[in-house]
Order: sequence, then C-alpha cells, then structure tokens
Amino acid sequence: MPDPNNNRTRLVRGEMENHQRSHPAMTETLLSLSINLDRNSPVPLYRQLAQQVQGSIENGEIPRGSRLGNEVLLAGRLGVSRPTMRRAIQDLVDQGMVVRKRGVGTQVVQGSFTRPVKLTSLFDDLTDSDQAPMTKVLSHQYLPASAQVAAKLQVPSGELVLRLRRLRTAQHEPLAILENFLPANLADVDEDVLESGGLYQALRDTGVKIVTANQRIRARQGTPHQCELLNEPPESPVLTADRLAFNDSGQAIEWGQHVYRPSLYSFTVTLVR
Amino acid sequence: MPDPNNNRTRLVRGEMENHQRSHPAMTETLLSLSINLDRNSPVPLYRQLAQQVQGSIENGEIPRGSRLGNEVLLAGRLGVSRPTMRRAIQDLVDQGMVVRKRGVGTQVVQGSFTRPVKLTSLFDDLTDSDQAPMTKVLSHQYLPASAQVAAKLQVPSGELVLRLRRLRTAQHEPLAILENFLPANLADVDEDVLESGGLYQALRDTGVKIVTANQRIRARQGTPHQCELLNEPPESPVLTADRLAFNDSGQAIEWGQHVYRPSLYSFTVTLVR
DNA sequence: GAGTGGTCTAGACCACAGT
DNA sequence: CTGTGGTCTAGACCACTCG
Repeated sequence: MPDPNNNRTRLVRGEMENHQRSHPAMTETLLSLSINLDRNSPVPLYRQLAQQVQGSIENGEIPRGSRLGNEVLLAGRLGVSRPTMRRAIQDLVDQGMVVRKRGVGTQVVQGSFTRPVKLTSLFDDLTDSDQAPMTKVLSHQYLPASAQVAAKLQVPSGELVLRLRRLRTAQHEPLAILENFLPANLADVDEDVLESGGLYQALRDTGVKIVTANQRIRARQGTPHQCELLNEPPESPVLTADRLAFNDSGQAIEWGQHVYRPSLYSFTVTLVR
Repeated sequence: MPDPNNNRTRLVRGEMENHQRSHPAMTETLLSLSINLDRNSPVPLYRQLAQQVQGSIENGEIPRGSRLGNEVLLAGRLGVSRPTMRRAIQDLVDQGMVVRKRGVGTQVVQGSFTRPVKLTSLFDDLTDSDQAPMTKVLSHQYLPASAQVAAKLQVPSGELVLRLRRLRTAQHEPLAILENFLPANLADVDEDVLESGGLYQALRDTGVKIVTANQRIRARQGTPHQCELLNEPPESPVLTADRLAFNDSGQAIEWGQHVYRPSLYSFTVTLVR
C-alpha cells in the first residue's frame, strides 16, 4: 500500500485512555479437539501434532487469542511425552502463530499473521498455487571461476564452474532472473531438466542435497537489460538475493545472484524472541 | 489462504557422493578443545555450549570442513546429557554454521557463511558495531486508525493509535525511515526515550515485550520525500519492510512500515532444510 | 501459594550411511 | 555389520507469573 506520509490528520497529543482492548470471551484451554496420531507414520509425532494444531488455528477451531495451555496436561491427553508436545508447540512458535509466556501459558496470536512458508523451499511452490511457473534457460556454460565465485564456492580460482542464467515466469509474466554458479564436478544438470523444474529439484535428481543456505536481500536499480527481461520500465527498482547454498557435506554447492521483479515478488520472514 | 502442503522438502534419495574436494588433512573430531560450563549461570547450558563452539569455529580452532561428530561421546566428554548437546548443535545448524547428515556426522560448513545475527534484535546492534546510531523523531501523534491499521492491530476502526515517524542514522548518514503504528493504550512511549534508543527498547521499558514478528520485504521506488530524507537521488530504489509485531500475550502491538536506504542496508537470512 | 513454561537428565529404539 | 543422527519417553528441578 502506497501513501507514505502526508495525510495530515488532527494531532491529538497526550492523553491515552486506559480501557482494555476487546478480550473475546477470554477463551481458556481449547484442546479438547480431535487429534489423530499415527505412530507408524514416517512423519514424526511432533510434526503431526504441529500440523494438526496449525490447521485448527487456521480454520478457526482454535480461536485467535485463546490459550492452548498446560503442556503437561496436553501431552497426557494426547498420549505423548511432554518433550514431544513441547517440540510441536515450538514449531508453532517459530512460525509466529503462538506465543509462550513463562508462568502464564501459550496463546494463539491475535491479529493476522503471514504464513512464513518459503523458509525452506524455493519457489517451486508456484506450482502448488497454480502459478504456471516456467523457466527459460538463457545461458548454460562452463567457465573459469572469477575470484569472487572461487572464494564463495571454495574452489581454486580459475577452476571450471558452471554458470547458469535463467528467466523464471509465472502466469506468463516474468518474475525473476536467476544466475547461478556451481562447481563443475557437481554440475551435471541438464538444460531440459532445468526448463521443466527448479534448480534444486534438478540437483536433487543428481543426488545433491541442499540443506542450508545463507541469503542476503537487497534493493537496487535494475540494469536496462534486467528491466527489459522483467518487462519493467527502464531503471526500475529490483529486489535481489545473493545466496550461498551448502549440501549435507558442508560443501558450498551453489552461489546465486537473483533479481526479482518487485511488483510481483516479496520475501516474508518470521522473527522470534 | 490455501494451505496445501506443509512439510515441504523431504529430501529425496540419492547416493553418489562426489568425493572429497580439498580436504585439509581430513580432520576428525575436533572437540578436545576446552569448554567452560558454568552450571550456576542463568545462561542455559546449551547456549553456553553453542556460543563457545561457535567462537571456536569463527577463530579457526575448529577448521572448516572438519567433523564435530558423535553427539553421545561429545555429551559425555563435556559432562552434559545428549539432548542438551543436541540442542546446542541445533543452534549452530539454525545459524547455518554446521550441517548434519544422519549416519555420518556433523560437519562445519566449508566456505564463508554470513553471520545471520539480527534475526532477533532490530538494529540497535548498530551500537555494538560502533555505528553511532541516532534517531530523529519526525512525528509523534495520536490519530484514528485507518482500516488497514485497524485490521493489522486488531482494534476497532477509528480507534486512536499512535503514529510514529522516525529517521534513523548511523555514522551521520541516514539509514532508514521508520513509521510505526501502536495501539494508543499501550503506547506511552516518550519522544526523548525514542531519540536515545530503539522503539523496542522504549517499549520494553514500559513493560511491553515483543516476542515475535512477521515481516515482508519488498523493493520499490522511493517517493521524492523519502529519497530526500535518505539523502539519495530522487526516484532511487528503496528496500522496505512491513512488520507486524506481537507481545507475549499474543496481541498485535506494532505495525511498522520501514524504508531502508539500499546502499547501506540489507537483510540476511539463513534457510534450513 | 499454585500453576505455568524453561531446562536438564538418562536412558531407549529407530532410520540411515558406510563398511 | 557398526556408527551416526532422529525421535521419543518419564521423570526431575527451577524460574517465573499471578492471585
């Protein structure tokens, strides 16, 4: 929403009244609802718990502002140990859905919270939301690593690396320009695979597992070339993310510099504590 | 609104480990180093452990790519239980410093990782890095909540809210324009306090604890007024963050729209799994 | 004081990787 | 096979909040 700062309204310094905000019935513990646990499922118990409670919150079975309280009792009622119950609740805390206060209890957050999904996946989630994602490979070449890339990927400077440039679109609108560098010995990704899915999926297919990544998010002015690719006016602002990803052996596996179309893309983060 | 799949990223199978890149001596378990634990400290054991291991990684005592391995043995050697040891290591995983692989062990990440600090505090961390932060209060007024603000803060539309606008500088350079809305009954923050410290510190002083926040990060073109305040050329791109913060009772306590100077400010995030 | 979440323990069994 | 991390249990004590 635009409208930053004008809208001169009357200035009412000072008084600040003290009345309570609407406490909607101050609902107490609301976990008499049904939770189905499958102890033979490969999905961990705490995951099953967290997901079902999350679902109940989102569809209103557990109202905003109500308390979940008493971990010990909850654990007993659901037939799990307290640490397991705690871990489930912790997942909800990390998602910003509930808050805990020592000596008091656990409450569902009041007000709207953004679902902080994409903390783990890229945006192949576009598929899930029927965004019709498509990828066009702009270039796919092996070249000697520059000093910066070599430093990031921890390979000798000049070593061959794969450089990828792709254009991602959703609903036939350009969304992002993705530039990636990968160590050549780990980069047997095929162009066809890249066109049909995401890079991480392609890497997964070749046995490379990406388990953690550090990302820096900035804004800058897009280059004319970038703006043209993104179908934006020249000199438009763009959102950028520089990402260094590691596999399960701790090796830097991918260094990416991504440029997002700001009108269609944003990042959401949940901060805790 | 739809919530199809949570539990994303179940890493698929995959054999094929592209053997060792420059393994510097293939260091094995490197935790014969000294760890001091104070069981009478208010700081939890897992926190003490995580911090000291983190320090040892950063100053090179534990080399990149080396293994930490064997939680059970480590726990025994350090005189803590395995869950405590695990929680400490999990902290390091969440920071992107180490990776774990079932059946194999725990390794320090190779390559440079960004310290993902500011996940919890705002940027009063500027103080810590001698950035000489300063804040100028541009406006401080009570006004009726607009529909948007009322929805975010969960107050009746038209209810009085405090609107704050501040300019944050570091090293005498403007860094950000901070606009915040707070429920009037919780907003007895003083202008003087705001000039000398952060908003969250001011809130803490009045007993309001912010424990979680959802943030959306975007890029857009700055308004002429914003660019002027930030000492940037007109029509420069800006980095924006819209944040909704909750206190320990689950109440929405602050809705902020912040505009950052892109040449001096960026966000870093660590993604896991 | 009673009730809550925060931490910690000492075991246990499982799933998976590598031999 | 052995060794690793992943999960789970059933207790325990502490720190904190609130009436």
